[in-house]
Amino acid sequence: MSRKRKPARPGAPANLTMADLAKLAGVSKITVSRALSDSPLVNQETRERIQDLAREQGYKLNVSARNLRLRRSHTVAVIVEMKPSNDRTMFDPYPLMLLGGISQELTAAGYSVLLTTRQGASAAAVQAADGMILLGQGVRQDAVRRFDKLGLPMVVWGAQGDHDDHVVVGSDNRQGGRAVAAHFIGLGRRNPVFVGNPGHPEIFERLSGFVDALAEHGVKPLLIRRDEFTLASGMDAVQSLAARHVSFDALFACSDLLAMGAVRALEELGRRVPRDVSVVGYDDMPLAASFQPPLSSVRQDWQEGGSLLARKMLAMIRDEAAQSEVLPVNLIVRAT
Amino acid sequence: MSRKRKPARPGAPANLTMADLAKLAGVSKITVSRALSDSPLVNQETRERIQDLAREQGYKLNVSARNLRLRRSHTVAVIVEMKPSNDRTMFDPYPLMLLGGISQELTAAGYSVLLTTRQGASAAAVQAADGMILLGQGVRQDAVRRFDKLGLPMVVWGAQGDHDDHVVVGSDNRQGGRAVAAHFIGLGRRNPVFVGNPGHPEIFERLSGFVDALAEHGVKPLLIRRDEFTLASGMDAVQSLAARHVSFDALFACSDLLAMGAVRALEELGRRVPRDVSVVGYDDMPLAASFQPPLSSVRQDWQEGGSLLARKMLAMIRDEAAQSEVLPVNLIVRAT
DNA sequence: GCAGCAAATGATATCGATATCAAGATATCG
DNA sequence: CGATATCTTGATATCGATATCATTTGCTGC
Repeated sequence: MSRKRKPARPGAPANLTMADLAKLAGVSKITVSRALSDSPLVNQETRERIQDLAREQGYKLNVSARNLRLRRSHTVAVIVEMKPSNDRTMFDPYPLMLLGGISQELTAAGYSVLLTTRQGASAAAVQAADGMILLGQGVRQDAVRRFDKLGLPMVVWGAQGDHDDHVVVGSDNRQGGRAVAAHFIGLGRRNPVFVGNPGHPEIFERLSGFVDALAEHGVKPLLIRRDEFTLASGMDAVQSLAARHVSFDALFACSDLLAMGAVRALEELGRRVPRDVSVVGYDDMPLAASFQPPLSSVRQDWQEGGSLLARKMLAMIRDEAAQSEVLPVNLIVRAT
Repeated sequence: MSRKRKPARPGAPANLTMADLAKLAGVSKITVSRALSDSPLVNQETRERIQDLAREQGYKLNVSARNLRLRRSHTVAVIVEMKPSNDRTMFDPYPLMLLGGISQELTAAGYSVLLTTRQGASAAAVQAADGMILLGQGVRQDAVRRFDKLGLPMVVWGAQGDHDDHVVVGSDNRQGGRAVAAHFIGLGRRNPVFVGNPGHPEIFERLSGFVDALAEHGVKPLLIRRDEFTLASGMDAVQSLAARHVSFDALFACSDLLAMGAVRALEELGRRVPRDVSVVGYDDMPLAASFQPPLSSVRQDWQEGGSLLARKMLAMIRDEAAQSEVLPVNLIVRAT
């Protein structure tokens, strides 16, 4: 067949193949292949000559061909859970923060990040990935199992307990809860409240650490269940406490927005923060530091979390053993 | 060669190929290929038989092989700019909001999203993509040109002006500015201030629409340049205005955090919002609505923006003409 | 001078899918 | 009944890279 390779688009140059380079250089294509991958099997001089030629001809490797031959894709699928409530943005912001670390680490190792939602995860490209990283609060056992059937290396972000048979990376939510408890106890608080949704595994851990550490001092917190992570929901929580005439002197909210709402509502009720009530949030979002009053909060290291997820993934791909791991968190004490 | 195909991992099942299915079904592999792609060329009965067989055997298509044969990857690279300041999170939150729409739209069309940073964009996998979507505030002409050399279809998110020879999708920042101007004029404000960094193309557009619309009423705003998008920076802007004894009765900040900081600083200075000064922010972040007082803001539709980027991309991949397009924004008037 | 070895290169098969062209089977028509 | 059209299936080549095994050349040592 003598027909010219047709470019993908009219403007684009027809792609050179290794065979073309080989002809130009007067060698065989396998030599080109070796030269371009810096193999010591080819003479250094030849190697450089071919590399220069490739550069000046604008040669681009055909990744599909290489992947086919090598039976791997050098790609990791990152599967993000959609929030149940679809009306707002598709993504939760926090799982996405992990993407930074993931992307950096994988890119450095020569891997690419294929981003999908749970819905899209059945797509062919995901099955072609060398591994999967699952992100997002709602990662439940059943979903995980479904993905596990794909038979790919898999790492999950989240709370430990639920997924015993998988590699899980997550912040030490339990430690976060304990740290806040210690902080409250240190301040002499005896009637703390926890605001959040313990149905969520990670938040359950926070609560659980909080409760355990308090129990060591004979203190038992009150749980106010709130499912939303909004400022309004935080205000509402405090208002409902007030309406029930509950007395409390400390409040631990499982998100900064909840905490901020709580602070606002407390102010409206004429209660001073932190004089009357100590408040601690979670996540230490950028706004927390410049909130008035500056909000105390538990900080998770998303960047490091993402890196760690990626490193576990790479280890599994290389058939090395990988253990679940928990990342320390920091209680940042500010004005509240 | 009679050696068994070795599975990627010990636990994983060896992958079936079309040839294996063909043998099982007693047909040729091309028939399997046709059956699985619902080709009308094969007898309906045969087709269903093969599809059932594939399902029950857990057959998975080898995407690399298909991509190689078809000379396309069904993948779109999304290239996110890193913030110059690397110390915090890698990503700006806002470009990421576009990912929702992009991902939904592309997934629905059978494409995957390959996420990279500018640094990682030279990786082989990006070159294998069928197209590129560039996101991020700092998308400058030189960077764009560099990517353009890859010869792939490309769509850029951002301000129009700068990139005449590319398909650009973005919010109508100019309209946003005009809308705020009209709002201020309607309230009888005559001494407005703009806070932001007009060195950024999108913000320049906001300022420019703002200035133009005000000029029609003989009003000329004061520009306070602030590069950061933080609450502290917004407070600082107002404080510096106060220190210079500038009188103003309206403030348009190019981000919600700046606007919130401004409101706080105004309160501290004893000036009432909105009685003494009207304030409008930009982006309408979730917090804006529950801010005290609820913040007026200009809302961009990120979801739709992402969808549109993706649709343009798909059109270009199909060799259809694609035009730059500008999305309307909405001024949400609340208490400020 | 020749066995033996290392260095450099190449011929061929292969990864798993699909396009092309050919061909057998069946149906339709005059 | 033979010719033509239609339906269904298959043999083969191909996409572009790399692994394997073979081959050539030059060199060392005895």
